[in-house]
Amino acid sequence: MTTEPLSRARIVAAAIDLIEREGADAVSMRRIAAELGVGVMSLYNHVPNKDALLSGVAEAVMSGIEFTDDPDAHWSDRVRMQARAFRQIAHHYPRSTMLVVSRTLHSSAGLLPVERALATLRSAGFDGVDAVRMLRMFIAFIVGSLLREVGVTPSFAPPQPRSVDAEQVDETLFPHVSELAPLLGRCDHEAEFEFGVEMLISAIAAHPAREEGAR
Amino acid sequence: MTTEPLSRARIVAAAIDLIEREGADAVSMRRIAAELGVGVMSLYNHVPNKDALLSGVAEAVMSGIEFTDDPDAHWSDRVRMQARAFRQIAHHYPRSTMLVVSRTLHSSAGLLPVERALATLRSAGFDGVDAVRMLRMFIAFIVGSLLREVGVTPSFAPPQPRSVDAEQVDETLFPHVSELAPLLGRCDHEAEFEFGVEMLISAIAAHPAREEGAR
DNA sequence: TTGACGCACGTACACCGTACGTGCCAGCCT
DNA sequence: AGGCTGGCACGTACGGTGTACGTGCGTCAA
Repeated sequence: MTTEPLSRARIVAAAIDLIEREGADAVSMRRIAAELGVGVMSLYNHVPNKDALLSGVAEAVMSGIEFTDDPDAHWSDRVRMQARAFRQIAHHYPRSTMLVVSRTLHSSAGLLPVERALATLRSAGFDGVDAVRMLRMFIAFIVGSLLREVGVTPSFAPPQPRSVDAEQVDETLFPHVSELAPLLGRCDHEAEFEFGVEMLISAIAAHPAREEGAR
Repeated sequence: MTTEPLSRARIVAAAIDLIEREGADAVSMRRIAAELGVGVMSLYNHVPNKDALLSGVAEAVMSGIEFTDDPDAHWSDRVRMQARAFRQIAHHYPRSTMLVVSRTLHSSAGLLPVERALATLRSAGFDGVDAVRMLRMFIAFIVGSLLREVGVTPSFAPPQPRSVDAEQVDETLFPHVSELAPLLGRCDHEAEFEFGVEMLISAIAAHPAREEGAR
């Protein structure tokens, strides 16, 4: 049995694995150590504390995003691609995604996406100030979307009785809600995401501060 | 000393107070009990477990939103007002807000905002399907914005060395990021929020599925 | 050869959520 | 009035948590 030496990377990988299999609540230093077949305190030779470990998890997930940016494509297509790249991590690591978005990322792992996004927005004809604004708006939308997607689907598992269960909402107090209950109950996350992205793109395209002549 | 009887409401209030003063990590059943001057196990006569208590916190914060909806106003003004009402909770309860957005709300406390929003979007000329879509897009943006606002400001406290500290980013690898570092470092949350809301409103206004004739 | 250093590990402590049992007291039934 | 019952505050106890600290073993440098 070749016991590969312990390392920060192996610990982080084990943590991600555990989170995806049993949820974030199952993560404990003891559990991770057991998973790796080592003593608990051995972990602390590679990771200062649990919080730093979770930061490592967030960083690893973030840097797993696969960007395929084509600088020659139309800026709107580049935006579409980048938005989808973000959403893909919610599929690869659904339960870790909650960690990523709810934790303030201090490292520079998230810098490459930002660079790509800014380049795209500049190529769409925005100056620096507006590019940053647009980026922030986009990030807010994406983070909010992913949060709903992974929050509403704790595992993917039990067909939970949707939060708004028709019949049981008072239709005189909440007429619209009760009328649209079937629609509110179901949610095609992919379609909703794409819809939002298209709305934002058309809003961006129509913004007056943009200089025409997009490449 | 008139010891007011323990109750779920008093427990939830104490929890919110504690969260705002010392952060969500400081919340423990023992701590809350001490805050109320009672024994730990007394809490369990009013709250089934800690998770339910936190749900109570989320619910209480949500229902603290002050809506002043004017059905006769232009729909865009109503949207603006409702969006701002959401953001106000991030100011009243910055640290609890993180809890609200990162927890899947199963109760019906969040139903009234939904009802108001749907009414507004219907009055803007959308059918049910599109109203729900628009609402979801808006919620995603708002949640993402609040998450950034309260996440970047863990207390309001120490002037943290912003995540992207000019100088130290490689400007050949990340030219745009390093050029715009001063802009990325600062963030006027209110202005960014208003900007995003205006963008979304104009995107909504331009959507073809909308029947003109908005009241 | 010897010294230092890195790293795996065990023990120990303070704290956590909560299952369970106990006792007090108010209100109702007879 | 007497007795019973049920609600509620509380203490104890158990299995879990993060991690500070000390110990011993291996491998390299001098």
